[in-house]
Amino acid sequence: MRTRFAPSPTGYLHIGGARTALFNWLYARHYDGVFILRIEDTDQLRSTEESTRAILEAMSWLGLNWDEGPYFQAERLEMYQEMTEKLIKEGKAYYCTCSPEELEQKRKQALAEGRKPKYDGTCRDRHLTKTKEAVVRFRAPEVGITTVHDLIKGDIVFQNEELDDLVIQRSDGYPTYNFAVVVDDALMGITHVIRGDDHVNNTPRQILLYEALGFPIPKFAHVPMILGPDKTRLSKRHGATSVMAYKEMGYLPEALVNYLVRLSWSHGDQEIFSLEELIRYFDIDGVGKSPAVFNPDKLLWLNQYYIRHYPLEKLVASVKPFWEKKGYDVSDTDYLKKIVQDLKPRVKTLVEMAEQGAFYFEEPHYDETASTYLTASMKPHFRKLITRLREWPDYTKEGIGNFFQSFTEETGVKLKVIAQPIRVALTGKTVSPGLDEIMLTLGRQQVLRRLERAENYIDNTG
RNA sequence: GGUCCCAUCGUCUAGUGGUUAGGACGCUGGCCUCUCACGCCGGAAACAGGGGUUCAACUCCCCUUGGGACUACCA
Repeated sequence: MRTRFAPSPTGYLHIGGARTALFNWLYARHYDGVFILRIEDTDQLRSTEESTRAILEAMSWLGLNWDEGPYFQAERLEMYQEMTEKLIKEGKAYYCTCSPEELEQKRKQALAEGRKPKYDGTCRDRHLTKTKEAVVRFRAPEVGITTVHDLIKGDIVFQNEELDDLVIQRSDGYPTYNFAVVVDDALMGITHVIRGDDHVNNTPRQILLYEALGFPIPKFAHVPMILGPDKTRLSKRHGATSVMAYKEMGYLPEALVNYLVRLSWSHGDQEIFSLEELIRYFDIDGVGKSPAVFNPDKLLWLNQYYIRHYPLEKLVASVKPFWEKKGYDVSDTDYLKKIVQDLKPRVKTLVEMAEQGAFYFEEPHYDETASTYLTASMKPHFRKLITRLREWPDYTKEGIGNFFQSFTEETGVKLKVIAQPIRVALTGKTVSPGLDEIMLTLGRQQVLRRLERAENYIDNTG
């Protein structure tokens, strides 16, 4: 069992491609097969090395490791040419010298007259020989039917007369997509072609090519598209579609994988899947036929879930770069761990974590909202708090709990009254992790220092 | 225009002839509570329409409607 993911390096790995890759990867892992990565760079104009790098990076980030490749089609030109010549020799392909302009003209005219715009066969029987401008066309059958046995959609029947003589080799000597895929998939022994269903209409042509070349036909599985909220194919105008953009926005790869796998695939009512479970459960029969709308909210929910359940060390390593970027000192890993521990149940992304954790790294700035909590009436409470806290013997989570209990009992001040002002004094914000958590993480010295700062602030503004 | 695909809550989906049509996100009421989250309990929310087939259709067939993809010397 061999599957492949074959992106063209004309941009970043996008959400749709990632899911296709994921399905291929999971299928191969499930059946203990081989997953191959092939870069389809036959379009010299649009392909870039930069894109190839970006795609490989995104694959790695998602954890989709490949067993073979990456193969590059641009390095396999002789193979395609060899196959092309074989077809010509056998009369199954021919040279065509129709110019792109002519063809475009005919296409427009056909469309205007309400006819189907297909190649009219001008060069089909001219027995031309190779010239500089010539392309090679496949001599497609004009009658009969071609059936695609799709693992997801069932049998799809095409009338061969609908298909025309497609170009298999361009004038620059490069193969076209439909030809290169067939040659590669056949030569690489791909047994299952799992791809987006935007390829269904290409499939009969490819099957014809397999037959002409004498290759066995693989199994096809056409996965429904991922759509934007407006139900059109997901694209940049719907927001972030690049996999790496999600990394930058603070998403965990496991969350994205879990989200993507559930688009058009399901396993009963289960929503959360570990990688092991995915490999165990994934199969084509769980894949649905209808397209799926990309829902950022659900991805966010999953991300939050994964943040909450991530191993602490891994989570620290994941947020660290975000704090580093903000210029904070991230050298104390133990401190980082404590911060992450405080923050992890209350954020949806790593970016949020980085932002909400800012006060752990720099002393708070008291803004206008803060000032409504740091009022003169709080001053005596702060004073007592500072004095008592300085001498409180047990500075642990439990000890801090006891501290507040005894403090409120002895002073008669309700915790509810002083909690927010303390929070604001320590963090500059009205929203933060629990008081005991931040106090413990910040440490007694820092807490006392910030309480004093708040006191001064009250003095200076009151 | 032609070819092909698709159709259960707003969204992701379960369902495979007989169910009070289930779960999840989001929304929402409540509980918990030092804020925010988390967690827990509850709620609103769907079988596109019309014909068949059948004792019985969300489930099978056909049509309509709606949506999508493809229609290149792009992939």
